[in-house]
Amino acid sequence: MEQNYLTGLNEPQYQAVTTTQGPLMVLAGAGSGKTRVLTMRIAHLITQGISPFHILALTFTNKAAREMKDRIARVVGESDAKSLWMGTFHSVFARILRSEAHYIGFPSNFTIYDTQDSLNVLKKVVKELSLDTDIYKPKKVMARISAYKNNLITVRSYQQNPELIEADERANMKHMGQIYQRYVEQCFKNGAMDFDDLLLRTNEILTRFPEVLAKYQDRFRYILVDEYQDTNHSQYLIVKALASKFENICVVGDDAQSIYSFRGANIYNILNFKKDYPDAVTVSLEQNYRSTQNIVDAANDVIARNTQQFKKNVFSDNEIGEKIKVYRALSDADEAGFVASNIWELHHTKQHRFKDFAILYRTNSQTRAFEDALRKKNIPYRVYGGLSFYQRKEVKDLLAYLRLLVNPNDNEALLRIVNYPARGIGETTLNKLIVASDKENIPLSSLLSSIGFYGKQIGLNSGTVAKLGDFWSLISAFQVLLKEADVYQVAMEVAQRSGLIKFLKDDQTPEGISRVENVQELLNSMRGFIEEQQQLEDGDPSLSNFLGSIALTTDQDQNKDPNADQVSLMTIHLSKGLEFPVVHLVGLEENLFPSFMSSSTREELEEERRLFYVALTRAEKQAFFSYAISRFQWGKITDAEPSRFLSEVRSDFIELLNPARESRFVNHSGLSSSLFDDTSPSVRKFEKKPPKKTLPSSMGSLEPKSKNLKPVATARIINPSGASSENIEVGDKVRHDRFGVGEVLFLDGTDPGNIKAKVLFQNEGEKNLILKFAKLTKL
DNA sequence: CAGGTCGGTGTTTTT
DNA sequence: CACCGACCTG
Repeated sequence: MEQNYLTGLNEPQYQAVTTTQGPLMVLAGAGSGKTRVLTMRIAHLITQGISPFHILALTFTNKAAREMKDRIARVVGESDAKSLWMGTFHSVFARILRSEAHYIGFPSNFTIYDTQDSLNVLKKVVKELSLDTDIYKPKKVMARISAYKNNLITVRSYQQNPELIEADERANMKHMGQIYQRYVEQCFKNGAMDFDDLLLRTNEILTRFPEVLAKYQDRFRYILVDEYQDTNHSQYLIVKALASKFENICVVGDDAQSIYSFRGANIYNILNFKKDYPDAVTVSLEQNYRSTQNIVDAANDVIARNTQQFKKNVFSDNEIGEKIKVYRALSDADEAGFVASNIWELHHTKQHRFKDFAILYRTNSQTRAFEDALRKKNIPYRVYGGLSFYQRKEVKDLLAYLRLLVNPNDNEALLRIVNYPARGIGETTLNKLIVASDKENIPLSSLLSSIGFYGKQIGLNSGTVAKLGDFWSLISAFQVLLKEADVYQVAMEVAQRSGLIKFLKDDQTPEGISRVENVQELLNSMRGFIEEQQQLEDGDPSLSNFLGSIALTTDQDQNKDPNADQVSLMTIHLSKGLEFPVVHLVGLEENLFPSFMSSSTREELEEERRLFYVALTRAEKQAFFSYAISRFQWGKITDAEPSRFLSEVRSDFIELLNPARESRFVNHSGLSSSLFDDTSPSVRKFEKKPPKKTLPSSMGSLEPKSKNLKPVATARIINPSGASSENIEVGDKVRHDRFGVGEVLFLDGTDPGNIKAKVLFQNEGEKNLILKFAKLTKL
């Protein structure tokens, strides 16, 4: 047990931990020991005699909750820590809804729809209402509905709100109300809640049933909310309602790190906390213990350009540290090659473990190039996020069977698997069933269970009736099995007897084999789940609980081999709250970061800038920036310009690894103290200038003469092994077309197509070259 | 009805 | 490029 948990806290940290009564806002700058404060605060509450039963802590990921719980357990002991309620908003309130959903007519076994499920429902609704699918694109419709829900606009309040209706009419979507209504009806009928419902329905119950509110108010006497800057209105109201009795509410956050407005996060929740709780104490944690001074100062430099924020003075007393190194790549592949080589080199020379490195990017689609490059060098890595395991088709298919067992009303699940694997139940048949189900108001599952009775009326022939009957007997058999066997056994049986496994095994392509493996892994994870639940006092190894937990389990939460020595690849969003000794922030290009989707308004740009701030402040010792001047994207090679954020970092903090021609001009132009151009017009100006003879940059020879970058790609394909530079070794004297004579200092890379050379030229200094492009001649 | 192919389309971030 | 849906063929 850690007895002296209060020692070693700085002044504001101490205050944040020990101010236990009344509202408290902790403004925690990046790397200021926020997690430690939260952990110790909870430990302190328990030590002060407050029952863990009365504490609710809402964290941003379930993993964060688990880790904090472990640390708390070390201070106050296992048993006390166990009964704490900690988790994400979604998982905590999903759990509460399981016991309270009956108030609003939902079964406690309600299904949680993920985005894909919701989109499928919406597609059907739009079709059913015979609306134009070009105007009512499912994703767009979904986004609007999500926005309504996150702002607690129910179907009814929508219909009573002329402003909203008008807004949708202006957007040429006057049927939004109808769609919304139908979507909510369908979800209700299916006994399903989408992600937003978990919050909206919680609010509904707390508002409509005072006795439920009172129960949870009395239970959660001490409430802590982490990452408060990223709460949405719905979450805000839940917290406010629960806290209104005791007002022991502690919110922790950093307005400079608010990066989730696209899912309704409202930065004003934190900016206006003082208005909600005039007596609130505010504590600011400003000392950054994580990063070097250079990193902190550079990050401050950038974030200072935002207008909407609290005044803060985040500083570091750590070493000044190395400058941020910037690599200008020719292409996405070149960028990835640089990052991989760099990691390899640092791994060898500086004794960094692979897990010390993170590669952070704006979009998931950027992963591929890095995966390729890391694989080539045999560097172990793990990609976080993206398509999660549970979203894979084959996994969702098996899960759909299981969902149907738990909740027979889940039509999404039913329709997904009724004819998968194929059993001769086609579209015509299903349409007849759906029409009948709607008309007679009989659930699909009931129609199927008595298909012998209904079949004829619906107009099905006897062959079809038999097929449907067989299908339902299969499902019924599984349901019977579910009563006596455990989750794993049931799933195993389902996988086999449904024909799913056999169907998948017939496909012997690599993809097919991997699908079988994924199903196998799902089955294994169920065994793990059962064991895990058996260890818990209040464990629940039911299928229902399994399905509920995986719907809200993110990639992050799956703690497979946390000690594995792997480079982490993830989006900046997912990196929030994490830290790494060495960070590569990649793809720093206009239209990628900041995203072209978020460059039109000041608010959007400020959020992108906060995202940049989050990314940079993940780094402890060293940060690398990189960008590519061309990128393979959407099936084409696209030109790119350096991100404006690069020019927002003062030149004092950065070092260009391979200065580009642009930077020379910028430096001479005196436009900015940055090493990068400040405004896009001048970038354009430089582009028009023919770079040729006056611009001896290391990459100069590779620059295509025109804006069309295809020659680069062609060169790679035609000459993958770099024919002319094959036998070059360290120490060799070489001649380069443009730079003249030099000596090879360093070679890097095992893959012949991607070897880099550092060459010291007599007149031009050190250059980094990719051998296959550089056409060096051995002298 | 099953399964394949073709072509159009959309591309940010996630619970 | 990757995904989806419409359409075509056996």
